[in-house]
Amino acid sequence: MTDAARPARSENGRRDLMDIAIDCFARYGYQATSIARIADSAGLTKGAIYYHFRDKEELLFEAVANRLSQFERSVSGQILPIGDASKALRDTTRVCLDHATKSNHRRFIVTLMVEAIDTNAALAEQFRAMMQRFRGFLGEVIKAGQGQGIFRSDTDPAQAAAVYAGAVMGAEIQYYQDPQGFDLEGTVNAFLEQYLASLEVRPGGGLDKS
Amino acid sequence: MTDAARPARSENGRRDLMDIAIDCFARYGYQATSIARIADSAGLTKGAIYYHFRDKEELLFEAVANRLSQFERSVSGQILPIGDASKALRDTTRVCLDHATKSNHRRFIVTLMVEAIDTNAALAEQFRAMMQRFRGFLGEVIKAGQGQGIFRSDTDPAQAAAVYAGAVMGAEIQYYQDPQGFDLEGTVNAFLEQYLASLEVRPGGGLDKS
Amino acid sequence: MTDAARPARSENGRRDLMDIAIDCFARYGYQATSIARIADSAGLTKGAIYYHFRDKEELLFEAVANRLSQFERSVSGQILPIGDASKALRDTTRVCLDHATKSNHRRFIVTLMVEAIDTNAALAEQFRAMMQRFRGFLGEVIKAGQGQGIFRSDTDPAQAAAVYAGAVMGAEIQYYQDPQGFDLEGTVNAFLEQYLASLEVRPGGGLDKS
Amino acid sequence: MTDAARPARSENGRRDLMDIAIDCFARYGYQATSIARIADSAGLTKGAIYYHFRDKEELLFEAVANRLSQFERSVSGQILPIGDASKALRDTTRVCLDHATKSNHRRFIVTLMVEAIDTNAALAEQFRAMMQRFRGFLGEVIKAGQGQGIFRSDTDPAQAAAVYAGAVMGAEIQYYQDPQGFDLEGTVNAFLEQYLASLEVRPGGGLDKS
DNA sequence: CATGAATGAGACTTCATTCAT
DNA sequence: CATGAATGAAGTCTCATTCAT
Repeated sequence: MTDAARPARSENGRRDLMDIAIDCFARYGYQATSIARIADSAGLTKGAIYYHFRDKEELLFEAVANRLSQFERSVSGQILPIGDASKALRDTTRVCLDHATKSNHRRFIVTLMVEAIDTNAALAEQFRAMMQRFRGFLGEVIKAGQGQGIFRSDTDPAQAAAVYAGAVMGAEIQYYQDPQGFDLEGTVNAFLEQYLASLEVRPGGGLDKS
Repeated sequence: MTDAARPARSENGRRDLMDIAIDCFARYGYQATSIARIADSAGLTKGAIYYHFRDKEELLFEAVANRLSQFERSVSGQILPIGDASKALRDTTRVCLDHATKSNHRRFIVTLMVEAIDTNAALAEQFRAMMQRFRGFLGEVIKAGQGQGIFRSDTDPAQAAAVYAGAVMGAEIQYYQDPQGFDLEGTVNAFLEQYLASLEVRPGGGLDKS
Repeated sequence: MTDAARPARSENGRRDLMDIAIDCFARYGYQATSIARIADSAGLTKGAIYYHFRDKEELLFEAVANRLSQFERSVSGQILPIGDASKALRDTTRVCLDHATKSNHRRFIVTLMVEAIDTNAALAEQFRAMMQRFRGFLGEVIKAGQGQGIFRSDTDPAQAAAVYAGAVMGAEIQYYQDPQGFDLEGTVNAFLEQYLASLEVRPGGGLDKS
Repeated sequence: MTDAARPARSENGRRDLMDIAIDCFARYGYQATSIARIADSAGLTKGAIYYHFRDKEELLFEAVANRLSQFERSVSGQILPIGDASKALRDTTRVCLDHATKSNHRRFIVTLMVEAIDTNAALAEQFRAMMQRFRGFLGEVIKAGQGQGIFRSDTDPAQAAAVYAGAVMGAEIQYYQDPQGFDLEGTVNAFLEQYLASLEVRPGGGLDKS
């Protein structure tokens, strides 16, 4: 116990700093967040930050990695035991909506992800991998639904995953662009219903493909 | 003659500058594009830019406005006469795919749009308006389809427009992020079929609502 | 005249800055001279320096190049029309001694030259070329003396040039290291007499080699 | 036993640190050698260095003192018993050439010595003393030669020592600056012959003075 | 003895912007 | 119209040094 706590304690400074940094980045944007600002928020001096991170870019990278793994833990923690595939997709959607509306971290991550495409190769790679994991997770859910017989088997799970990921992210961006005027929840839910309807075995006419 | 040519030249200088500026902004992002870089690219000095534009923000704003109106003209020119609503959506999709894959313009616009969210209010407003116009156009198409009796009338056109815009943009972003690994065309087409199926009056059972 | 003056005028800021910078470097050393100090000495702001020079290293490099060419002009200007080769060597020695004792620029240059060997490749190359030119010049003087029949012809001019250059520089360094305790003039003159004696056709015993 | 071993270990730590430090100083120069770099090279942390040395300057000073005394022991061990003064000078020259070409130690010492002139008074003093000892040694050799009647007695031994020390060091520096292009051995030997000729009682005509 | 964490001062550099010519 | 020169504020980063544990 004491033994196990030591290494955790030693990494705490770094952890805390990453959390504080992500907060600042999310509030003011990456460029507009100076090291001095982060240091102030942490109650430290600039030098302390450079003790823990090589430069501002490493701080960003690590902070994003940290936040991303929190996201993913939070998603998979709430959903993983897939009972009903439809429900899993609904739950996933709910979690995404929560994240998108209840803190600005997700907004920062999503906008940063787009900016990074042309701007920061290492970060872009990190986001690419994250999106692949997310689509992979969705694909598994859909495959599970097909196994359970509740989703049509003539759907390509990978493609369906890409459609879902894109629709949710695209809705989010419209929302971040116009939080007042854009109805995120309505849009995402409308998509979800249409999406599930297209996945599910048709109730009326009978059998899918075969 | 000489006198009449002057203002034209002047306007040309301004216009050239905007074109060059937008290229730089698109290539390097807004923050990473310094006035010096634009001046270099234009073969002028920084002072010359300040003759044409009050400050960097005005240059960016005007340059984006200029490029956006070019872009929208080019898009609407290819789609406008709506005969069949379904076909109009298919055409729109095709144009979006073309722009996304065959040149960098659209990618630049999307990237800049997202970056602007956090860094430049006036610019963000401009992009917000553009997205509204796009959704407005889609809404009109859907309404037309409802008027033609080929789309279900219990669909909210505005919400459906938002779903479509988001799904296409979200797919694009996944593609920009991973041009090699992501199947943009397959994803967008899969979405489109599912989307049209959910919009169209059901072929089998008959009436809308059920 | 007016025409010729223009480009000179435009380069004046740069020239002045280089002169001021060399002064500062010579007084405080390169590392201990901050850009702020140079800017202050010049009555400008730091930014102005970065308008003229990419970075501190370029400023050093250019300033050294500038100072070096002044040195060389001053040496060759005072000596070039080689009448008597012995006198040319005596004059060269006098000029070196003057430079070494009457300003700290030469001291800075010589010490910097040694430091640069392990530290700054571009600068080292510049110094290498300068020393080659200096030895080349000495070699020419010696050849001239051989042509005039006053120097023995069995001496390798290049090697003799290297001996001279080293002896003078080595004496200088001992002087810079201990300006109070080291008799630069006596040492260099003692060397010079012995050096000339070894170069000159022996007065007594008669013929050199042949 | 355990008690007695402690201080030894402590002294070893100090000594190891000095060796490592001198290597770093030699390789990168004084200014470019940070405490962090030394600590890394030693596999310790910065704090450990401050346990052994009050500050960076003390570390440098002690390290140089340590290395210098090693070096001087090694040199004087190879030369000391002066039989023939001429031979002693030839031996000294050979040892200098060996050290200059077969290891980096001497080069490092010369480089550091010059850097210290402008950057570190205490260190400069130490090097000043070393050069004085070296000239003192040479002076003794020359005086011995005068006593033996093989060197002219109208030569000032101190001045002759300064000439020798300078010529050898100056040749070395030209060699360090251009190891490929500069013929160190030829230059030093050419100097040595001319130097001995000027010191030795003239073989032909007989008496010193003339 | 040694470490890990932190400080604080100061360095270099960038950049939007201004203005006389 | 355009340039060259300059400003000034702000930002990133380095490094010798300290200290509790």
